[in-house]
Amino acid sequence: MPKQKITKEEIIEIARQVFTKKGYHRTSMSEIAEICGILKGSLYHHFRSKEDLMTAAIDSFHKKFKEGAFSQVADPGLTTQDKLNMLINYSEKTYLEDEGSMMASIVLETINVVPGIAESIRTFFNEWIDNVSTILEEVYEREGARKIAKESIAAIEGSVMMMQIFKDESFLTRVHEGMRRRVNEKIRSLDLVENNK
Amino acid sequence: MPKQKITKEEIIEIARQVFTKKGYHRTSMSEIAEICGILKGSLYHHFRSKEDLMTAAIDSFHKKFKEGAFSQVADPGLTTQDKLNMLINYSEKTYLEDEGSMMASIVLETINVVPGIAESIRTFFNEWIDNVSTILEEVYEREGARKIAKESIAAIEGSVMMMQIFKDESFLTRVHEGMRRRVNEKIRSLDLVENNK
Amino acid sequence: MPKQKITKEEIIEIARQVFTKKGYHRTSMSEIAEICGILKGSLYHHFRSKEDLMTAAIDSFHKKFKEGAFSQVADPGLTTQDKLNMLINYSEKTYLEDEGSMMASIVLETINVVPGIAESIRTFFNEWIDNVSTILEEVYEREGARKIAKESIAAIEGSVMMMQIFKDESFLTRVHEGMRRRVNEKIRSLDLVENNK
Amino acid sequence: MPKQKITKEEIIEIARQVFTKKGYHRTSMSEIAEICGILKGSLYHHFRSKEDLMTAAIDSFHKKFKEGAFSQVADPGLTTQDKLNMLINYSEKTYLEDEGSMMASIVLETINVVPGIAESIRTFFNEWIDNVSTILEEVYEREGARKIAKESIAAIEGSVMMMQIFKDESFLTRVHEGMRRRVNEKIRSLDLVENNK
DNA sequence: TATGAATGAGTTTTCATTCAT
DNA sequence: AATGAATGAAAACTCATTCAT
Repeated sequence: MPKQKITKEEIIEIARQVFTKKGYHRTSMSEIAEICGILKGSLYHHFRSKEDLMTAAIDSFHKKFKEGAFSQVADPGLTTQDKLNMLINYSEKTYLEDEGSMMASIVLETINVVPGIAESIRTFFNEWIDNVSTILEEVYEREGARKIAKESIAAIEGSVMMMQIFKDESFLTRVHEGMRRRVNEKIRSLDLVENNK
Repeated sequence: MPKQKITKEEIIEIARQVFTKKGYHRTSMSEIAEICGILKGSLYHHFRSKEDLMTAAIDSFHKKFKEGAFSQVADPGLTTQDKLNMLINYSEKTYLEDEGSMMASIVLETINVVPGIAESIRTFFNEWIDNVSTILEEVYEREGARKIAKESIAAIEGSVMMMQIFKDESFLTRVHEGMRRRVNEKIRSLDLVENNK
Repeated sequence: MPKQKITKEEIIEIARQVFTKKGYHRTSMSEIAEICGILKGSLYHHFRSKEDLMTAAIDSFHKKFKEGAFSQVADPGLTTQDKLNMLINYSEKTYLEDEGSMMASIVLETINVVPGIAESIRTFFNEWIDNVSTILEEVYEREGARKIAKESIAAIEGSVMMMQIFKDESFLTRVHEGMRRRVNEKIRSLDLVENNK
Repeated sequence: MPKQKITKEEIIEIARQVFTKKGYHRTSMSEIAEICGILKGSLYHHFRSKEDLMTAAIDSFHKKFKEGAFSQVADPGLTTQDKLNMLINYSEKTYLEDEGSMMASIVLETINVVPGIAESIRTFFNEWIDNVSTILEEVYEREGARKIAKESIAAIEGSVMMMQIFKDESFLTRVHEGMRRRVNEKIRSLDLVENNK
């Protein structure tokens, strides 16, 4: 009696959430299946393996991030500050909703152990760095922009971790504030130079 | 063969390294035992459970950090910059040698899943924050010092994570540079104010 | 090989027999699995834990006793003696076939050690006492009936134990005879009183 | 530094109590050692094996019973009732203090599994039966006396079990009362016959 | 005698995965 | 597609026992 009880996308979304909360190894396939309302065996109709499911979860996260944020970085109608705010707001919303970072959880558990996944994660972070960098290049020179982008994203991931330890969201919000302030100041100083001419 | 093959301290040190590299759940007791050159059952002579062993590893890490770095923060013979450098050098050395942060790995794997450990981790980070804060209070007011301390430590942990993803140590060294520069600039600005009086 | 090799009921029946013969702690899950012709891991598909399996065995024993004996105690077509005989025959058959009492084994091994089980066992014995009591109330007053019921069931369990020690079934059969005789005499004495009126 | 911390007799007494409470398999050598205040390894100086320790516990129980009760059955200065009372009081005290019967616990756990022990237990019960029988022969004929003795001891063991299930000592005390009453009535009836001559 | 480290076989339990229906 | 029984390898943990000091 084959009747679709749940779509592949819904399973991925559930898996993403559980992986984020409990980590890769502490999450069992039967647990995901149970939350999905199907049986363990049925999961294997959609995904060949747990690794496959996790890769799908990473890709889906990446895709959502792309559509929700990265895609708008090229928008010529937005100011530098608008674009940065948009990116920051998107990631803040995501990390607060998920109460953690799936990428961070999975990286540390799998990086030395499940090599196939490392690449997906690297791809995601590279693209994030590229996007922040692109925005920053509007006010910084190329090298500096990239450095700040890397630094900022590392700071975000670190603060998400601290947020989990201390159950205190201000770690994350403060990093984001710092990023905004830094760029605002830079822009003001550039404007000053401009006006002084 | 009853005679002591390995000390409790040596076991803890090995466990700490393996936990850091492979994460908590991917590390099995038999694996640790094997590296120690003893049998799985013998591990349980020294530690009642895996959680117990990990707690010992965390505490040992904490203790080493305390002895190697925190203890010198109160030294009146050192300048603010010396103390900060000392702390930074110690953590940089530790994280580069271990090729990662045990605390970060364990936090993300266990925080929502093995509650007993959360407290040990919180204690460590609180103490670290306190020590950086104490140093910074020499040049910042209290509230600001604490904020910067929290921000810095979050940034360090985040950069250690990125370091593992990209196999690129510059994430970590650059955060440390940033911390040094920031404080140096602050001190210079304070000196300027002093001299202008 | 996915298809059903053995039903849950069959597993319970096997477990019941093995638990009765070897006791709870001397019986391992792999042993039960082996007799069932499945793997240890497959047992856990049907039962969450050893305790769960044992509870199922107790409940199944209880249910059989209920269906085979307790259910007929309310039958108005039977004389007091018939009902008592029916109950006695049923328990005698059960205990001789099993060569022991699962309840007794499990009680003594688990009562101070696996608290979850105590309740199931208490429930069974309470119901047994109630049933014997109900029959006896036809010839004794309420209080006395209950006392004799408790005494009799204790005597049965003790005799099953002695039966195992001495490999001598007469311990059990003699207790049953004693119960029958006692009631018969009582009835005769009541009839005498009746006739003398 | 060999200094006697605890005597062999004290260890046996402790083992006897723990075996009674928790059963044979649920009692570990380290647990007994811990209560004794010595280390597990040291237990093996006194006893070659767990089975050896348990056999010692059984023998010690048997010996105490012998000295405390059986030895007085031959006392010509006591009446039948006195002797029976003495035996009953002794066993009642023992079973209530121990909150259970070691023999019963161990029988059911080991009878089909550790054959060496079965013999010790049979010997104890045989001797107990013999002693009760000897007393009863003063008022019953030989065969009848033995039957009642067996019946009574089975009833005692069963009631000790029920006492553990229901945490209700009256199971045991009532069996003992029943034994006393039965013999008193028999004696009274014999006296009647005597007087009627 | 007592210690305590080590053993090794055993226990319960978990879990990703397979597959016939 | 979904089921659910079965697998088998591996996990954490237990414990009676040994033995050099």
